[in-house]
Amino acid sequence: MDPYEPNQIEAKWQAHWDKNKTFKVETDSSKKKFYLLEMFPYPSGRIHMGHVRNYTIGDTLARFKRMKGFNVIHPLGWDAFGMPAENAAIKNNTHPAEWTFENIRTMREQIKALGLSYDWDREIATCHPGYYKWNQWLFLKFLEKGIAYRKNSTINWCEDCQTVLANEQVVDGCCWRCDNEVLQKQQEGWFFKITDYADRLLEGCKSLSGKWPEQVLTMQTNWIGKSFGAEVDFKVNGSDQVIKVFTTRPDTLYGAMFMVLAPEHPLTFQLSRETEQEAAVDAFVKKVKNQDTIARTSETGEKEGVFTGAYATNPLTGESIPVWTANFVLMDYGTGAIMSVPAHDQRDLDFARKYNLPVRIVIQPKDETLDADTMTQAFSADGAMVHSQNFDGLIGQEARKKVCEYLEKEGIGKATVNFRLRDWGVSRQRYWGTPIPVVHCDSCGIVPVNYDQLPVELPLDAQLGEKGQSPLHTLESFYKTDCPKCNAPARRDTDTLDTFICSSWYFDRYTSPRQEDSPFTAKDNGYWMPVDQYVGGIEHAILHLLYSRFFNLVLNDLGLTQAKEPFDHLLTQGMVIKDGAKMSKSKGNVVDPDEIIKSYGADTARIFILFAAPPVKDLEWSDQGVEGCSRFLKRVWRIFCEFADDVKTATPPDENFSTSVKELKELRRMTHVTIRRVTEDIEKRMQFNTAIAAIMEWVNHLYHFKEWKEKQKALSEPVKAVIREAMESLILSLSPFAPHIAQEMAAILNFSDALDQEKWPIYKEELTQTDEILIVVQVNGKVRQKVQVASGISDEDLKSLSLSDPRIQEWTQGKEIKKVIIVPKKLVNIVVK
RNA sequence: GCCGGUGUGGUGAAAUUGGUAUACACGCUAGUUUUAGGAACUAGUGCUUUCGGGCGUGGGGGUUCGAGUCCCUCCACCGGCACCA
Repeated sequence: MDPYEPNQIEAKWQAHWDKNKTFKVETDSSKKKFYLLEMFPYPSGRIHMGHVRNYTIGDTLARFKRMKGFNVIHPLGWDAFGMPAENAAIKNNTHPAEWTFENIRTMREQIKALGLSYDWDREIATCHPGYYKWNQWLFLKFLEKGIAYRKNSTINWCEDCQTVLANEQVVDGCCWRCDNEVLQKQQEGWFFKITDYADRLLEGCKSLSGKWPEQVLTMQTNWIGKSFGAEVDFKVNGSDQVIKVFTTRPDTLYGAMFMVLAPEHPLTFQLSRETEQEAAVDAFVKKVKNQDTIARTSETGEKEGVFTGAYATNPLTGESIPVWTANFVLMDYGTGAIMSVPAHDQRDLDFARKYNLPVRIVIQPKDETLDADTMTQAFSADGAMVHSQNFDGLIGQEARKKVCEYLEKEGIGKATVNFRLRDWGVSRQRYWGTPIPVVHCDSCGIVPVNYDQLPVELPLDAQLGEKGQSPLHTLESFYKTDCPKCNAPARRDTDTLDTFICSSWYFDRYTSPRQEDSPFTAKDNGYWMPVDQYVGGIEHAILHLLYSRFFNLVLNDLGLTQAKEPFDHLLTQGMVIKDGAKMSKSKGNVVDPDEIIKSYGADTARIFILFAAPPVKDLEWSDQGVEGCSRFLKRVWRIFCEFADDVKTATPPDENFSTSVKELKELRRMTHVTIRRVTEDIEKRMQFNTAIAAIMEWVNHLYHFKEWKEKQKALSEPVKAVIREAMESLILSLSPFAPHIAQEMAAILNFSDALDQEKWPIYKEELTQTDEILIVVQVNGKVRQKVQVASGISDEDLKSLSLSDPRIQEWTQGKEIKKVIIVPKKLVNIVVK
């Protein structure tokens, strides 16, 4: 018997797969397709355990689906633009391109060493002109459709990264990448109108329910933040200006005692001119602008404001109310102005108390009386309207509807919806990204580059600035061009596109990865899309997954794609942790995948990662656990070698096979039960840990069977047939998890040289049955006896058998039997008193 | 504060439809084998016990013949959102 030598076996089969392009697939409408995708990696240098987990989960599913007869597309590529390349280039005095391609080479080798079943002919790198050309092409389409537009606005600026960030990329007021504080700046740039798609993105969330993790859908729903309410116009006294506010509580309109404008609101400046408040307002606005973002937007931040000197009229009461400006009102939500109803909104109440503004109760709670003079907690739940003239008595939804109808009739407002979602800012003042394909012309303005001039290539001879400033802004050979319209000298846009654009449609490109005249063909895309199963980390719950859904909708509208959603099913895997913390260099708890593969082999690494925890949960790394999985594969190998010679020429039992030998029946039962368990665990539950546990139990059983086998003088044909069936099934059911060892065993048995083309084993229901079953007998819900009975036993027989059991009688003696509950094939519960 | 998730042996975890709680693995204990160590194999391993049993899934309560699973309530931890009008 040869010892199990994973490194040798794995290198052999990996070379075989590579050479034969085993996992290459083609569009073929006669076959059922399955698109399995893992989130493509950023080529940061070396793979880490998070990658290993991600790809192992995906690969297991891909291999399983292939054996289930699907035409499985399983591609991999590189999210290759982005800042780390620039930082590393400055640090190591190299070029981002060189650094990136070197990393790709390293990581590709590491990934191949895991034995992942990728179609490498579809590999893409987003920094390749063949890819980013289509980013530019799509940008121009977006521009034509009015989805890409330019505006001057307050943007998030990261000083450290020297670039603008999208709202989604600001986490707790800090940069998502470098954790530095984000500043607010006025700057012009390109935006994508994702807000136009807010409703459709929201509807999509509903359709994905049950197929995506609820958590992700909730996060996206909250991020989009749709709220229903009303827009109401308040006339400014002594002026024809109108302050428009958004409120979700039009039923509290009679309680609006003052108004508050955002400091950035144009009326804040205008209304305070030539009043005694002018100087105070200017000072306040200046102060707020200098306040940092975190303090400004945190709930604990002190609410501060000043009176603008102006008054407006409450359109329903006709009263004059003061107009204030305050730091807690944000310019980019709603209209940048609010009506304040202190009795029914906590912020307004806090503010009113601080500045001695009046409070009026206009909503009456059911079983509570409110006192406007002393209340410290605003009543913000629904209740009956009071002090509201004709509306008195109306409650909640109904009340809001009636008020809106009235506002509309009077022409002073209307029911409306408002979103929290902002448009996506896509300009980046960086070098290592997709050049934006437009030209700025003094006479023609913004002019798109002609399609036949694409790609606008990123110059590779650029010298990076010391502090990371993009060289494009000063590189004459790049920016100097002629206007495509009037031919006058003009300047290219020197910003690059947010790298999230690359990842928003890369899954579409995989369907036609080398297409030269379009981003992808309708035929390929129509066949392969949507992605049937997407696997990745939850950290992209909003960013990448929302952007991709948005892109897909725009591509739908452009007639380029058909799939309503890009990712039909999503699995978000948990983190890999060690000693209770996420693996990180700073914590010194990193386990290098290469070393694990070197000492145990890829199959062991794969089995451990799948066995230690279900995919959605965090996985605690354990060296002893790895050791255990290695032991398991050695056990598999040994028991296989034990039987291999006996069954090299045998064939599994046919339809007419039957045996009365107990051990053979039991082995067949184990075989078929295990196939059922493994199939259902993968297919229905995506729980690989229990699937592997089932195989382990089966292997343990094979060791018991071996003891029986060794006692036989010679092996009869039926014995060989049953063992052969077990060995073939073991190979097949193990192959998605540990493909190399499975393939090696298959070859030794002359069973198969290409397990990916073999059919997944099918269990026979009748073979999973036992002749005898174990019945639990309870008295008053407590287990008192266990009995072996024939599996066909009738309820009546089971009942009398249980009642006459001596041990049961000890518990029922002298007691009245109230009821006997029988759960077929499982349990009897005797209720006594 | 709001929303979501999690809580089961010494450890990672099972329990799929309300029906034997702790499968599988790690660790530990003992045995076989071995010059020894390691490896391998076998058996055992929730707590407690007067050996009948009793207790046990974060705490308390409820529904039920029967609850890890359903309901209420509280606690702890994790994640998301957080002045969003």
